[in-house]
Amino acid sequence: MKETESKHFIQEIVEDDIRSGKFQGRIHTRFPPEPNGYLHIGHAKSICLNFGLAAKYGGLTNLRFDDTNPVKEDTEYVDSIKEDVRWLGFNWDDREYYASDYFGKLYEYAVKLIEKGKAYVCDLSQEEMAQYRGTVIQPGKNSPYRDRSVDENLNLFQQMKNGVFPDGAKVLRAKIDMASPNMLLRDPILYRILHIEHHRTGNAWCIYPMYDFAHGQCDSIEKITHSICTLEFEVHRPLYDWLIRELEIYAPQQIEFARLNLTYTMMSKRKLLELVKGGFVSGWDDPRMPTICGLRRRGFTPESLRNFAEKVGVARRDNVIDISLLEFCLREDLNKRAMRVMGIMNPLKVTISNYPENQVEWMDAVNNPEDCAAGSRKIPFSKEIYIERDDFMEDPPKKYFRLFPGSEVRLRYAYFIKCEEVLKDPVTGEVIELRCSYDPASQGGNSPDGRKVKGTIHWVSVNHALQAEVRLYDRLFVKENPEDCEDCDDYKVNINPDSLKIQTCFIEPSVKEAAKLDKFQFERVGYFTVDYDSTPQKLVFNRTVTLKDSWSKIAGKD
RNA sequence: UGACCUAUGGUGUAAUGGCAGCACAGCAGAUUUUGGUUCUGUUAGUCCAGGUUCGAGUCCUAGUAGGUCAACCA
Repeated sequence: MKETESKHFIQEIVEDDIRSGKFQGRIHTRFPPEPNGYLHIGHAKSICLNFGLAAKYGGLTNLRFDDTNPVKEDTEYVDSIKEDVRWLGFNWDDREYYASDYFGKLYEYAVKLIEKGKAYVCDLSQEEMAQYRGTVIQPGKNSPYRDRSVDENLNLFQQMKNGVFPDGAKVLRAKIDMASPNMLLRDPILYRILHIEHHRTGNAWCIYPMYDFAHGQCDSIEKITHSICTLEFEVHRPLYDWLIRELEIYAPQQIEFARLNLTYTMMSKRKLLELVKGGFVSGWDDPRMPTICGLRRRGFTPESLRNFAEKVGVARRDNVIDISLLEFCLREDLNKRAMRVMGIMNPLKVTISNYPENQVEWMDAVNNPEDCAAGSRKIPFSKEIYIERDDFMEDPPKKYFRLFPGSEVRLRYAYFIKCEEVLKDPVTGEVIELRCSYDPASQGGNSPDGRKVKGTIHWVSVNHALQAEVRLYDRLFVKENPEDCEDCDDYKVNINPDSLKIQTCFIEPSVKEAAKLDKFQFERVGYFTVDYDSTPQKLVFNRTVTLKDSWSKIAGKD
C-alpha cells in the first residue's frame, strides 16, 4: 500500500540540493540535441529524464539546440526534433534556445579568457597538435605558441573572427596542463575557423566554438541547475568546471547517467544513417527504426514510451534493456486504448451449409473489453466467411481446441459452428474450403443448452470484408547485439531478412473510416496502426506488435 | 600501458551499516466469448580476496571484469 517510491540517484541529488538551498531551491534542466539527425529512443530517455525531473520538482526545462558545428546541421533536423519532443508530450513554452544565439556572448567569454592569460591562439596543424598532445600514457608537451602575449592573442583572435585566416590555420586553445592525465585538459581547442554558412547565423561568423566551450557556458547563461548528460561526457566535467570557474560565471552542476541500450537494436546515429542511405529501410521513419518518428509510425504511443523510460531506471552502470520490456509497455498501453476489430491474415473459406442463402445478420461486438466507454459496433455475418488458416488443422495435436474435422468452435460474437466436411484441391491436396453447420440457437455465441466449446475464433464475412495491405514488421536484427559478428566487422550481416512481410488481409467493414495512426487490436493477432500511406481506397496497416501467444509455446513443445 | 567510472537473479533497478525487494522475461495454475487481459503461485542474485564492525550488497585495501578518454564532432 504505502509503496515508498524508490528514487534514482539524480532525484536524490536534486532533493539534496533543494534541501540545502544550493540553487535557491530552483530546478532548471535542458534537453540539448545537436540538430544533425533524428531523435531515437535513447534520446527519449533523456527527454523524459530532463522534462520529468523538472516537472516533478516544480522546475522548468529548456529545449536548446547545440548548433555549434554548421558542417553537419540543418533546420530540417530542428523541425523534426521539435515535433518529436512535442509528440512525446513535453512542453518547453517559449524556452527554445540555440547555442548560436549566444555566439556573441561566447566570443566575449573567449576574450576574457585570453585577457586572463588562460587562452592562446595556436598555429599548430592538426597533425602537429596530435603529436604535441601525447597519449593516454605519455604526457604531451607545450605548443610553441603557448606563450604568446595577451595582446598578440587578442589581436590574432580578432583577426580569426574577421576572416583573415583560412580554415584550419589557427585555433584558440585553453591554457591548462599538457601533462594532465585527462586528455581533455591538455590545452583543449575552444574555437576553430570554419568558413561555412550556418543554418541560423548565416555568414555572420567564420569562427565557431567547440562543444566544450559552448555547452557549459550556455548552461550557465540559461541558469541551468542540473546539466544532465550521458556517461561519455564524464571526462569533460573537469573542463566544464574549469571554464566556468575561470570565467567567473554562474555554475550549473553536470551529472552523468548511463545511456539506453536495447537488445536487437542499434542506436548509433552513423549506422542508422547507413541503414537509410543503403536502402535497408525506407527512411528515418521506417517502422523498424528506433527513431521516435519510426516508433510513432510503427504505432507506439507517447504514453508507452514515457512509461518505458520510467521503468528502465536511471543509473551510472552500462545497461542493455531487454526489448521485451519495451513490448510489455507497448501492449500494456495499447490494451487499454485500442479498438478491437476482426481481421483475417491468411484466409480459409468456410461455407455454413445450413445458413440461409443471402441472409445477413449484424452481430453486436464489444469495441474494447477493457473500456466500457468504448461501446460496441455491428459486424455482418453471412453464409460465406473467412477464418484464419491457422485455426483449422486436419490432424491436430493434443490441446488444439480450434477447428478440425468434427469439432465445434465459437465464431466470436456469432454462432457455434461444427466442421462437417473438408474440401481439397484435387491436385495439390491443399485444403481450400470447409463446410460447416451452425447452431441457430447459439446466436451471439452461447448455447441455451449450456454446451461449452473450448475454442473461439475470429472471422469475417466474405462479401462484406474490406481488403487491406498489412505490413508485418519484425525486429531489424537477428542478434541481440547487432554489432556482434564473428569473423567480420559488419553489423549488416545481422540484418533480419524477414523484418518486413507485406500481405493482404480481410477485415471487417467498421475500419473503413480509420484515420492515420489510429490504433486497433486485430483480435487474436496483434496491434495494428494505420500507416501514412493508407487511403480510403487502399487501407494500409502496420503491425505494431503481436499479441502474446501462449499457444505457439505449447505447440512448439511437441 | 595511465587516469577516471562501474560491478545485486537471464535483463533492468531498489535496499543511504540492520529481514536482499520490485518490474520484465521464464515456469506452474485459476479465470476468460481474444490460447489476449486479469489473478495466484514459483524458479533465480550481492564479481573475488582480505580488513573495519555486534552486524557489510553498502565502508576501507588489493585483485578481476566491463566501460570512457589520445576529432579543429557533439
